[in-house]
Amino acid sequence: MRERLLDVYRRLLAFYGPQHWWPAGDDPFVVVVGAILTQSAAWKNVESALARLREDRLLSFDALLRAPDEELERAVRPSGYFRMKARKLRAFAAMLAERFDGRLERLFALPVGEMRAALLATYGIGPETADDIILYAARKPAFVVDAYTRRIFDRLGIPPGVDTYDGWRSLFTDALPQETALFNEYHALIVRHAKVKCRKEPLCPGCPLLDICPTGQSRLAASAASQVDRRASRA
DNA sequence: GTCCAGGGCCTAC
DNA sequence: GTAGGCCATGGA
Repeated sequence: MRERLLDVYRRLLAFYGPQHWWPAGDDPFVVVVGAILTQSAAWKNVESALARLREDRLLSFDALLRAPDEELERAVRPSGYFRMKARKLRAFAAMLAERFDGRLERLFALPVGEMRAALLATYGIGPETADDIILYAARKPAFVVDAYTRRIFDRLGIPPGVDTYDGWRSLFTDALPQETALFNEYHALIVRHAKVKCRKEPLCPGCPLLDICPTGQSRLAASAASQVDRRASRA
C-alpha cells in the first residue's frame, strides 16, 4: 500500500507542482481560524472573512472572546454559516483560555493524540478540522481526510479498511512515513486534483492518475465505444 | 435558477 | 450508530 500511495503522490506532485498551503511563517492562530472558517466553504470566501477579522482586529484569542456576537458574525459573514462559525471561533478561544492559558503553543506542545482529543472536545471542531489544525497550524503529522480524498481514492479502487473518517485516515497514516511535509503537500494536492480533474463529473483525459485509475479507464473506454457507435450509425 | 465549496452538530429512528 | 436536516454566503 505504501508504494501505491506514494505513486499517487508523486504523480500529483509532478503534474501540479507544490501547492504551498499555509507555508511556515504564517501565524498559527490565523491558520486555526482559517481551518474553522473553511468548513464547507470556498477558500476565497474564507480569505475575505479573514481580511475582515484582521481589519476589525479580531485575530487574537482574547479579541475573539470579548467581541460582541454581532461584530464577530459580521466579520465572518462572507465564509457562510456565519452564526455557527462565530460561535465555533468563540468556543475555540474559550477552550484555549480555560485549558491553555490562552496560549496556542501550550496546546501545540501536547503529544499529537492528546492535542487531537482536546480539539475534538471543542465545539465546532470535528475530525477533519482537528487534523487540519494539527497539520497546518501545529505542523505535526496528521493526515487530513476530506470528501475529495474519499472520492479520488474510491475511484482509484483504493478503499479504506473501514468507511469512516478514522478508517480513511489510517489508510494513509498506517502506510506512509509520518512526515509533516509529506502529509501537508499530499492533502493540498488531493484538493487541487479534485478541483481540476477528479470532480463530480470527472475530466479524465490527461489525468495524471489515468493509467492507475480503473474508473477513469472504463469511462474513457465507454466514451470511445459510443463514438464508434455514432460513426457506425452515420455510415 | 441551480450547484457547490478545504464540515460539524443535533435529532430521530 | 447512522441517516437526514440544518446552518448561509458568494462564485461559476
